[in-house]
Amino acid sequence: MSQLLKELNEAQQLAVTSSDGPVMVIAGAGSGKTRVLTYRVAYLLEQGVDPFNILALTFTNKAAREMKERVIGLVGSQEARNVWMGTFHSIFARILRVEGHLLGFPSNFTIYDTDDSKSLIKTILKDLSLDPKIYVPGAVLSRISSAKSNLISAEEYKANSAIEEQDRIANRPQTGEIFLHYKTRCFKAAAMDFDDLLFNMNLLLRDFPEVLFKYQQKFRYILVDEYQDTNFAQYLIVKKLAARNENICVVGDDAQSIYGFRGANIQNILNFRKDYPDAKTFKLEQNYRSTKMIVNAANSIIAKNKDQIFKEVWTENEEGKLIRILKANSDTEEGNMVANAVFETKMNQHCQNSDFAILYRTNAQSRAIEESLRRLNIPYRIYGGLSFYKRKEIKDLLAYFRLVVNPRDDEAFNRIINYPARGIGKTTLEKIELAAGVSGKSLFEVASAATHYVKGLNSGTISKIEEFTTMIAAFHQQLQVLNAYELAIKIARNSGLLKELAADDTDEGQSRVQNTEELLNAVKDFSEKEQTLFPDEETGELSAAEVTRTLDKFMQEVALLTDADSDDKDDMNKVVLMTIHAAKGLEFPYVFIVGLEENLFPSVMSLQSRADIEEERRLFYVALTRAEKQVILSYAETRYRWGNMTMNEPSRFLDEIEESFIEKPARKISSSGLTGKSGDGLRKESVFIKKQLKKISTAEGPAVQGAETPPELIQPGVEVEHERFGKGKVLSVEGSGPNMKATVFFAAVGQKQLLLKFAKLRLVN
DNA sequence: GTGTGATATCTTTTT
DNA sequence: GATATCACAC
Repeated sequence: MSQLLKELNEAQQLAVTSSDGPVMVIAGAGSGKTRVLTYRVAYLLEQGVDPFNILALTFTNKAAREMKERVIGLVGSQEARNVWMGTFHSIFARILRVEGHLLGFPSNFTIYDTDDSKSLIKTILKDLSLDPKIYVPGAVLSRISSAKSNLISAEEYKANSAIEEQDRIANRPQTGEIFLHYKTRCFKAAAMDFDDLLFNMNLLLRDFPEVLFKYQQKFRYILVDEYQDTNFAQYLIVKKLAARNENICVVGDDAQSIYGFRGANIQNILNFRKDYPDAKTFKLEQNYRSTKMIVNAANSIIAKNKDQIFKEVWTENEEGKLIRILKANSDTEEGNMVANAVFETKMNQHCQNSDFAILYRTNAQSRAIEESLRRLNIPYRIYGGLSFYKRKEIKDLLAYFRLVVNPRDDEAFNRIINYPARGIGKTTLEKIELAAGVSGKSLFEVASAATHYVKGLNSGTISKIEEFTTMIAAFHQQLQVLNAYELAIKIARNSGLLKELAADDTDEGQSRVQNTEELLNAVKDFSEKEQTLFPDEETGELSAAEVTRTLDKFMQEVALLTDADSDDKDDMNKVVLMTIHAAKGLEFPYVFIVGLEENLFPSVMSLQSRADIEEERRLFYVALTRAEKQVILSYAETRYRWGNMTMNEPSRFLDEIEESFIEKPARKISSSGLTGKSGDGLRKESVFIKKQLKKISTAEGPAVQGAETPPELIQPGVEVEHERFGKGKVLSVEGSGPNMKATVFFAAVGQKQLLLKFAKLRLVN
């Protein structure tokens, strides 16, 4: 270890070796934060601390995995595997599986994801006869979620007049009622959502002193990564667990706090020294990742924020290249410019595809970029977006697993009761729902004794329901008999799911089959993994108890996985596309940040308050500091958003970068000699171009060859041409604005109704 | 009860 | 342009 300590600078060494007492490490971007955390764990182990006494909490699975791997690299897997290292959610889920019975939860409780939660809220709205247009499920859920993040229970929420007032103003006075129902329903279904994992963990520590004591004893050393992103619920759990030994080390960077929308409270890190007056604070300010250019440009940005802990990030790295700004006139062109730049850089600098990352504010932006990369045959890989576990076919199969593991899981029941179609439709389901509400039983329970609970079913329907419930019950009985894979494959076959998927021989259908197979393979891997020794919770001792790798164990592991970054070998050398949020903690030689436009980045949603704008700015800071060698920024003056073309001004963040770090914009588009002079020229120039564009579209309009005709010019009687349907004559036009439609008679295909927004019609002479 | 097509709404960001 | 929901025909 003494050898290893040499690999650290002075501040890092101190942060690693101050093992006892509270420690806060303020780690600037690229200053070796993960390194400090991993070395600290290794150091503790070397000092003779038992791995079972160490708890290391991270935010993402990715971060947890990386930390684990690095610790293994330092001390070997023998020691490292027994350290409790994982995300807040996964660690607390693990504890709740053991202790949850105290709160009335079985150990096989289900974890609801956001979709489950939303669909549950929809059901509740139906029960309460509330309008889902007013009580938008997503909005209601986020209200409930932020209450729970702040440890406000459903009962407290309902009783709180200030909250009630807010909900009344928001025109959703019944939110408290929904919250109560939601809570009750989850409990009945033996389910917890993401926030419940934190909320219930707090209940456990608050109401059961012996449990608190036990885990205080156990976790003698606690480390928290990304402390600036903790919400109140997380903060309090950590505080309670650490209260006894106060061997707590938090690492974070207030400048990189980007999860405020999820309830993260930047004050948690700003107040650390108030919570622990004798805390030692270390600042890591030397950046080892990026060039001087990047570090300084990023500093010039973050300096605009008011709320922050003072620090000065610096680097000894080379000067580096100026930041480039690419200006495109459309999102398509932006994609092309970025793809071309990747291509050229690859040629000139002889680097790998994996040296490039393209970062954006919203997932929706990936499409244009993808198309351009494909055109140039540049392999890429997308993180997030529609991740593996969010795909329909995967969720379907998992829903079967879920119901088999926990028959009370109503959301799983709803999902699969009639998929594949087995003649149990809406009306039948409503009857079951109703009976379940009356009897207080779960849907599955009611369905299992349908004749007893549900009135007015015909015999055909009853036998269909019975067939389904006996099938699930049979699977359930084999849960502890078969290993995970044996049971999983049985479920996939006997349920008819595989047959259903195989019947679809389109490309998409085939890929669904492949995805399902991939999931089954993952179950297989899990089943065949060497028997891990499970530690005894009381003593931390490894017991060699026979643990079959059963399906419920698999579901516990898989429940909190969201990204399927299965680190495939053939996935390695690819350009990476992801949101900036997803990029946190990662680094790449070349980083593109695209879509730097007002209303996109910073997002429209953030323009209201200073605090939100500051969060967007921190997000930009995070994006910039992912880069090692060079940053390329881009924006498009027009972009398709929700089906419509929109005009955009360049982002204010472009103006905020000190000019001396920016390569002078290449002359483009405007031939009139009005290209940006300097300083705020960017903004002015774009206004000018906007005017020009407007002029062109109204004055010359339809004369532009090959271009789409503005909908206003489509009138009854005129001849038009459609991309696919060919020439035709407009019969009638109705509606206005984005809803304008036309009835057209095409020579080739006959009469069609077209939504002009999409139809791309052209006038023919 | 099922399947098809029109239609409304949608977009932050994640465990 | 995609996806959840709705209306309508079988």
